[in-house]
Amino acid sequence: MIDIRLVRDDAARVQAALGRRGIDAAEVEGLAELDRQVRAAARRRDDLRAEVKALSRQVAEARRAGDDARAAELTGASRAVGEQQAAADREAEVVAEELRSRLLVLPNLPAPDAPDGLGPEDNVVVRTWPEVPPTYGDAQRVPHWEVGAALGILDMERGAKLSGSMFPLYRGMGARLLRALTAFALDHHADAFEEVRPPTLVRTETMQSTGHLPKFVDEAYHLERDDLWAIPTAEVPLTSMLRGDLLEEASLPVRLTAATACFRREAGSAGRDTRGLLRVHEFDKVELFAYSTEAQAPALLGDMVQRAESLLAELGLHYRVLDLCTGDLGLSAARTFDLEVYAPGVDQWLEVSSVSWCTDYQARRASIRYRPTDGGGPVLVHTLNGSALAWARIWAALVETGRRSDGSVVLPEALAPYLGGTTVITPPA
RNA sequence: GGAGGGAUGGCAGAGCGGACGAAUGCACGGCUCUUGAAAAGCCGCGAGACCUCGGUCUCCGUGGGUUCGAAUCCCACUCCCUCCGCCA
Repeated sequence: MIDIRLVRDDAARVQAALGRRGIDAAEVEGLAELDRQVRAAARRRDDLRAEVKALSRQVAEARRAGDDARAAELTGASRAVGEQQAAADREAEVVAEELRSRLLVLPNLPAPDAPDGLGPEDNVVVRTWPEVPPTYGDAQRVPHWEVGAALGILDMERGAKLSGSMFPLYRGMGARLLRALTAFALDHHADAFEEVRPPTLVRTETMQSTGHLPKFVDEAYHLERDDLWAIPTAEVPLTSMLRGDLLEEASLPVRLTAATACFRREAGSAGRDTRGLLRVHEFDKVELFAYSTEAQAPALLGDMVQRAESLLAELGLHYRVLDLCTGDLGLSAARTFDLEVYAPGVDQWLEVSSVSWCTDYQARRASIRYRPTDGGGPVLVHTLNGSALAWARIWAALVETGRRSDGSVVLPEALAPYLGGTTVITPPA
């Protein structure tokens, strides 16, 4: 969530910034008004509370002095004020809760240099690689679900038999390819990012820190019996790894990478992209994550985008980088770059990475701070996250891009060490 | 799953109804001594909110309760540790 003091001290600035995301100025004005009520109520409660404490101290003094009559009198007075205080307490709690819940669903302020826009159509393509688009032959114009079925490496039917549609089942070299991609990416980031394997089932508080709850309940799988949530991305456990911690500035940035399964109900997109691997309920992903100071954040954002890009380049995929406009930013993000690969078989650009800078929006919910080396008070960290990369769609793009006229698929040389030396998948005899 | 023990500041750890936001140690910051460093000594040092900048309030795992007054007593929950059982 954003800092309520920003609303209080400079509502105009918040209105301008959130206006770029399509938030009505009246919403911000409403928050400012609520904030005034919260502070007034807290003040009333605190004053009464101070009175109770003062009277209680006098009770103790009277007792020590052996003046029981005086003590009884003060006890009665304190009880009366205590009742008022309890009422003021409840009032203050009600308005504070109202403010908190409104603040919880209010999005982050966009970075000044994020492009303006209302929706996906306004995102800015900042570069495409290779600059001259490759040409594709007829052999590559076959959708990956057909290629996968013909080669026996993707079995959507049996996946559906086990779990329903949009739960892929990979076989043979198809499964091995996923394992290779994960190892390839983790090794790629090992120079600067600590490898982590977090749990994939998490508590409600953990989902709240990232902003995935309460706003996106319908998107997440929930295990009712144990009240645990299946993570939609490793960003969720990684953000909460240091929840509540007070770090030393010298330990920043903390950089983490994790390979996990990701689970998404895709409730809002029923019927769209339902074929093959374009949109699935479960997929594997390697995530990059960083906790940093405000000053370190821009360079880290650039580095994380660069890491995702270099993986795509090494995989020989045709990709483009999008600077997301204010209208398409996620709830927690101030700035986001999406990476899309071109999949010739389905003739579509597929989002395979999203690298975001969340400023202190998530850290405020999760209370993650550092003590500055110059001796000042604790400061909230900035969080950054990005996929590098999400494999289901990469798998699709690789299989379509690598397909040859005899039906076999050639995979990039970079993966050879992870595929037991082979880079060719041939049809079953 | 069963039986016990525990959760207090950045860390360790005392306190178990009244001047306790909390002893002490470590860590950290400043100073003295020293050619410099170490050692020693002195001083300072939790976090958050509000604010008339003097103060007020909140926070001792979480949520309830008892009380004039709760870190301290009661109840529930969560987590951690030890032992037993089960298990990849």
